[in-house]
Amino acid sequence: MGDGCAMRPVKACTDEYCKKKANVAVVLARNNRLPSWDMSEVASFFKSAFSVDNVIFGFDGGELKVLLIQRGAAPYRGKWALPGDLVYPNEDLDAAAERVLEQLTGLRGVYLEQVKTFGAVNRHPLGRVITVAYYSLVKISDYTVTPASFAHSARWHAVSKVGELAFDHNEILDTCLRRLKLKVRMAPIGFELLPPKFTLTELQHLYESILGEKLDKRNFRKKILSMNLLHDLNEVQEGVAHRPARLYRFDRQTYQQFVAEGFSFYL
Amino acid sequence: MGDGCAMRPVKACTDEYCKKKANVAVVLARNNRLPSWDMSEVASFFKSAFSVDNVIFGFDGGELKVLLIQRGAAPYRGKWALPGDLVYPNEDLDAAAERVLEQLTGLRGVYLEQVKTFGAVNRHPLGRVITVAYYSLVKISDYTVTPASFAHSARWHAVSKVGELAFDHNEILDTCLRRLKLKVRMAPIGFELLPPKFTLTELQHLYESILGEKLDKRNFRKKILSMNLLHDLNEVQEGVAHRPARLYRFDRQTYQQFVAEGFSFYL
DNA sequence: TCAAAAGTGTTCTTATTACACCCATGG
DNA sequence: CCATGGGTGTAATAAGAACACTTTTGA
Repeated sequence: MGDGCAMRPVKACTDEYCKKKANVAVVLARNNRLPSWDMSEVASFFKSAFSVDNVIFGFDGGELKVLLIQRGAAPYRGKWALPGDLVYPNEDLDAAAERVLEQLTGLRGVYLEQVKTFGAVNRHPLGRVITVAYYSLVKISDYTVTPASFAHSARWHAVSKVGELAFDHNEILDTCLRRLKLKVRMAPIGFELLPPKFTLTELQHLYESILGEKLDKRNFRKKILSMNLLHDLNEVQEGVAHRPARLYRFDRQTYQQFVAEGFSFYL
Repeated sequence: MGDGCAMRPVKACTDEYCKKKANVAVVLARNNRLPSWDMSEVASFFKSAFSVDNVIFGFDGGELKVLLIQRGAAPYRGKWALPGDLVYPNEDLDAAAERVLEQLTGLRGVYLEQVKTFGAVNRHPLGRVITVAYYSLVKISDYTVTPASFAHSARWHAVSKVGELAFDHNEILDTCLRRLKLKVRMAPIGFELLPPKFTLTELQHLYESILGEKLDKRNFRKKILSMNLLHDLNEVQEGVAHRPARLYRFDRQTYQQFVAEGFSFYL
């Protein structure tokens, strides 16, 4: 899992051998001749696969979390890894990322963004696998069980406490987190991580944990409310041992309308 | 060229057939069993390839340009396309993008950034090819001839006047241009498109043509000079039929130093 | 009555915008 | 002497940063 492990180990491939092979393919490409090659010959050029890996972010207990799986097979048996899979031959790339997410969480239609493709030759010990990294944002409250899935086990980890992962997954996680930090200020995607009803303090803590910095309470509230994107529900928290906070929801419709009028979110 | 054309057409692949194949691979991945499969069986799962496509931007005559090649082979024979190639089996992804650039322009060590991977099943008429899109920024003055390369012909096109391209290359170009628009305000990469010595007006026109909007001359100069990233060469233009402008160069060292001190470029 | 988090405005500083005229040069 | 683009400053406005106390609730 996590990464395509399906190919047998690629034989050490000298530069000359591979370049020659590749050049044959290039010539083919140029001329579009399609000679009937012996499949085992061609196969070495195509002995490669692509996978998707999905950094699934959640927010709970004031902390940003990431959903990791524990590998049940070599390589990296027992290590924590990002959920991922090979892309099916008849499957669009984005669909593969959605499938990985759904198999693991049962969730569909969540926020999903492609980030970067990792294609170092030796990133996978068993062969050439390039992987396309996505991140998605889920409401942890919506996530119930791990349905019968490919994962040996799956668990939320605080992003700040993730240890050493399989493959180049630490690098992938870092890259996705950096992207999220950028994106969360440029688009109102933070709400994807919160339940439909939330307090301003929850929202602020969400931003603080993603951006990794403290924000001024009054300035934060002033700014976010001045955008008129939050609908005050005239409800308050219940069962808290202090003054209960007002509940808001993100007004998606108004946002779409503002965008159409040229507004752009910036925090 | 541009996209990998090396594979023979993939037989129409029913959902059931492919899913089954894919699931076999997934099981393999899980268990890491490596049965000795008949290569022609495995091949259908691996009948896919990855390529890189490179949006090479240049700036000349006050306009943003993109270097396109004309396809000499089907599919899309005669159409303009982005330069690209299949990735060699022993080649890192970034290296493939650098190679494509160097084969076409002879240039090395230029600014290159990965943008997005395009992986729709039917984006390539001859088979499953996912392509990783990069853009690079070159100084057109450094670009001399098209060295013996895969391209039938290559030419700079004004970005605003690019017509219909092969494959999904219009979408790739648009995506890279959008990314460039973002990035050029967040990092001092605009200079990559200018010769080492340039005038402030040239720099302003560069930004205007990338961002697609007019900027105020005085405000632009005030802002850019206040960053202290430009070194005034105490030289002026020669051979112009008007008051000659002062020449500047971008001070890369100072920039690195400022970054280390926490400065971040923003325009 | 205490603890804990909610809620609320003002001042200061900094960045952004808008705007018009004289200058140096080559033809 | 004219056409062309080069070069310059100030005032008004808007955005961002800093900052401390009162309120409401449950225990």
